[in-house]
Amino acid sequence: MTVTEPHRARGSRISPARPTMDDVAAVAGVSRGTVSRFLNGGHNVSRSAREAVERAIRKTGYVVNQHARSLVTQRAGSVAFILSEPQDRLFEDPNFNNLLRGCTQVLADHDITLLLTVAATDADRVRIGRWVTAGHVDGALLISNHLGSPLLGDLKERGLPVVVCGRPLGHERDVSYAAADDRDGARQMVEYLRSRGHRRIGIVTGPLDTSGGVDRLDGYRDVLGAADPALVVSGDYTQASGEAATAKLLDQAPDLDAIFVCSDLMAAGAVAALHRAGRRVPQDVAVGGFDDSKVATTTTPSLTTIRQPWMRLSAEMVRLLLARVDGEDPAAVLLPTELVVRDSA
Amino acid sequence: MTVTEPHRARGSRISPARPTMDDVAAVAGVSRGTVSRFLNGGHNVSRSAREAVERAIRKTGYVVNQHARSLVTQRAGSVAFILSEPQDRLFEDPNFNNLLRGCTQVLADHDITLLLTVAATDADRVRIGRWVTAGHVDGALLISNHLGSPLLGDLKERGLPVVVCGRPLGHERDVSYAAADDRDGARQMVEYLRSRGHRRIGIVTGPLDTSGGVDRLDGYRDVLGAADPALVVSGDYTQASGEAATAKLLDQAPDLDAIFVCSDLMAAGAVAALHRAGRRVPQDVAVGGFDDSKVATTTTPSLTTIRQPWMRLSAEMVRLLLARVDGEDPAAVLLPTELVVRDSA
DNA sequence: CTGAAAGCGCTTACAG
DNA sequence: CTGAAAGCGCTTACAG
Repeated sequence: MTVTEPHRARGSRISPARPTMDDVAAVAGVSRGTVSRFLNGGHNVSRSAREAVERAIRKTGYVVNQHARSLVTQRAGSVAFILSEPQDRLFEDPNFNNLLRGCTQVLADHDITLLLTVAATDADRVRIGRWVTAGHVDGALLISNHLGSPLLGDLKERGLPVVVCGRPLGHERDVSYAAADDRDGARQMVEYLRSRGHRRIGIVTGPLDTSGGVDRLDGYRDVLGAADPALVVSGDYTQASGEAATAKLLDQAPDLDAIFVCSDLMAAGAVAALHRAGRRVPQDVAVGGFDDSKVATTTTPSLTTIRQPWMRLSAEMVRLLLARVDGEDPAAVLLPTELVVRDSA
Repeated sequence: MTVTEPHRARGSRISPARPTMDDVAAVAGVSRGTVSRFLNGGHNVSRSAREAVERAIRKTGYVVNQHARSLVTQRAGSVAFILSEPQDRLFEDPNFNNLLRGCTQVLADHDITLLLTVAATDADRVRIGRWVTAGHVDGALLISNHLGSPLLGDLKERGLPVVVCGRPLGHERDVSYAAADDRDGARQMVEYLRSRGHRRIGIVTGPLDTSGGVDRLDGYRDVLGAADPALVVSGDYTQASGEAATAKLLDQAPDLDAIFVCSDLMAAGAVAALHRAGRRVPQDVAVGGFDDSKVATTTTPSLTTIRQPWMRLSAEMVRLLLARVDGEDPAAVLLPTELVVRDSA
């Protein structure tokens, strides 16, 4: 039961030769196959062998070499969470936090690690595309896909399982996605605003190269028809853009009595702009948000908004991704949204 | 020049068999070794061979299998950025954003991918410890290390190159770290407050199980001696804690005329608490922050603070980590800080 | 400059 | 239940 320890120059002087499965097998007095079977579920391993292996692992401090394992299983055991946005957005927008938390949690249940990558620049996107397709991950969760961004096409072309958060404009048929029912959520909000007696209802949309942007605008139009163009302004989901868009709206349509702002963060900016213009919320102008994120409760007044089911969205995204990894065809999941009434409308 | 395409069940029906280096070699009419040499710098590859390989790679869509490569090179080509904090902190605290941006950028220059992992719970820490030591990464940047947290010890024990951001309490001799000179920064701020005529100077410290917590308090005491204990309160770097700590300070020492708040985010909370208590900043109570993060300029009044050299810190952390990966001994880098005067003091 | 060969550390039929 | 062996896709001396 001698453990041979040949001197292996490992490219690093600092760590002593890392124990391999052969070392464990030698210490345990069994074959490498038995150690491997123990590690992979313990089927077909006798009680005595199991105990010997357990002891040997403890003694040697063995940790599996994931590269060797992945080389044969063709599985990495991790997936990428790709945020294709300027890095600041990650930190400013609480929605990403919600999604990240949900996905991490659901993946952990499958013992899969989530790797967060921020693709802020085009150079990033290239490097990440290469990295992701080099086998490092089994698939990718693509957050915040913009029409015309080449990343999705790249990943798809290279055969990497992908699921997009939100409807992937132009790829609805061949890419899996999970989305909240943005259009219906928008309808609910606008109908609610009308039911409260508002008649001049403006909208601050999201970016119109994303499904959240176009679908919520469509929902608004479902209720109000092709409204006065002066009532429609676009933002980019940041608080600053909500503030600027609202100022513009007040300028174009000073008589408006309500605004549907397509994200809570932008709605916080809208409230600030209204205050600055001397309009009371909700007495002079009612404000409806979208997301039901943390900022909806910290804003004064608290925001009436549309709840997105973040946890379910996360769970569905993960489920769809793992299905793709297992070879299933793409699928889409649409989740209902819900009106949450607070103080702003 | 026939390329054999055996049916390989790859655990995934969706992607066609991924081309290997052998496929490229066959298409190019050279040996696998030549393809590999081309990929790794192109030394000892003739012009004609190089061109044939380039063509073959384009034709086959070849991408290196990182697991196979790492198995032989014993290098992963990526490092982990481990945030050992509740996930919300990542999103609330702009300092992490600064560090993340800096490290990503510097690593990209070395063609190394940064993998962000959030170790929010103990279960996370275990899973990440295992993942990180399974060879997925060449080393780890440990952000925000708390005294007594087992993660650092675990990683060190398993021989993973690590560099800590800030002084790793209890591990100063055997772990690399890069830190701003917290103690001197605190001294500069407190001396500045005194030079402005303030005499009852309170402090809201960071967590006292971190170097930023204890070192800044030490700097404060360097200038003021063992001040009135009623003037010393601790926070946890969140804005909410800064607000609460300040309220407590006002309660314990209503006559104070200045507060050194050990992070800008907490300082923003302090300003809010002072406003609520009817104290004007800086006329009634001057407020000094720490970090010079984004919030220092968005707070009203803007914050007089101590600038941390985030970009240099990031660069030094990466340099130290790569040195460790190359087998060098641990080293520490201390970077100077600088007073930035704005409106709050 | 080039190819043949050994080996990185695993998993998994296969035969017993 | 167990071991011997093949093979995953690369890199890198080595010999030419």
